[in-house]
Amino acid sequence: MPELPEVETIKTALNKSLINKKIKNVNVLQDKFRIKTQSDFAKRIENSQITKIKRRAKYLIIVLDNGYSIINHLGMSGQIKILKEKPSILDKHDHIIIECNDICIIYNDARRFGLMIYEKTNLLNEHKLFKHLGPEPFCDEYNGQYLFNKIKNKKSPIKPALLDQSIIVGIGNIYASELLYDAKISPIRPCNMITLDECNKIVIESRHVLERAIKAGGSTLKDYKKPDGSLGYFQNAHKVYGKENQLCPICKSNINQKHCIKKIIQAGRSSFYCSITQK
DNA sequence: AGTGAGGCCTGAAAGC
DNA sequence: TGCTTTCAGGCCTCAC
Repeated sequence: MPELPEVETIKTALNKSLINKKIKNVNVLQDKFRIKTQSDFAKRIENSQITKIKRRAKYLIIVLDNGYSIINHLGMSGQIKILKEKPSILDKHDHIIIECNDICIIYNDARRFGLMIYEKTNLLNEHKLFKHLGPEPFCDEYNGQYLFNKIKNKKSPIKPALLDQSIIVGIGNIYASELLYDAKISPIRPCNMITLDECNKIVIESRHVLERAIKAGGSTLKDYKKPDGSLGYFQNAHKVYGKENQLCPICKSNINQKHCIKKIIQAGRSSFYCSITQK
């Protein structure tokens, strides 16, 4: 599930409930993730106080007052649950439990493609997970000229390039399809055939699609503590993603239009697009 | 150097 | 119904 908007939503939720909380007890029931959780993870963070929660790309960073930070990534199937207290019966795949005085955070991840580790806060920027990352989609550095320079010599199609976190972070497989639809650019267009003008469009639409999702995710925050403790994820109203063989919203209004949204595989990932609307 | 395939895992859905 | 196969929204490593 998690792309940037989901992580941003969780960050907001955690910022409302975790600031200044003292970590009393930590249970690591599973340490085998994309990166192994350090064996002294619990010892390192217990008895520290949470200073702030940040996000970088799709990573959640919990900054502690003892010079360390917790780095968390949700992979494909990860969840952060916010509960009042540690439940007497844990769910399947509840892997790491972090208990504070009146709040309990649980990292649940069925496929274990995510991770939860600690790192010294002053070394975060040099961490191998962060070093290669490109700019955030909402920062000034990410603009049409930047994107144009980054991709002008690439011959790969544009869609896989948008998933490359060293070019731009936070865009996942769903939003890559959606933003290219909004920009009316075909996912199969080679990068070196994309004009500066089109790069501007891609930048604008990538921000739009993420903004909409964050806003909608934020609006579900009021009930982020559902009975089962799981966070309510934003169910995006996708225009092309998962809409194979349906008409796109623009073609729908054209009575003579018979072509449908196609599903193709690019670099091993599915892409959805309308060959009429997107050039 | 840049690119695509394979692999990490489990579970839901589709296929038989 | 029940077993098997396929597929999944991320990302890293490894060949070419």
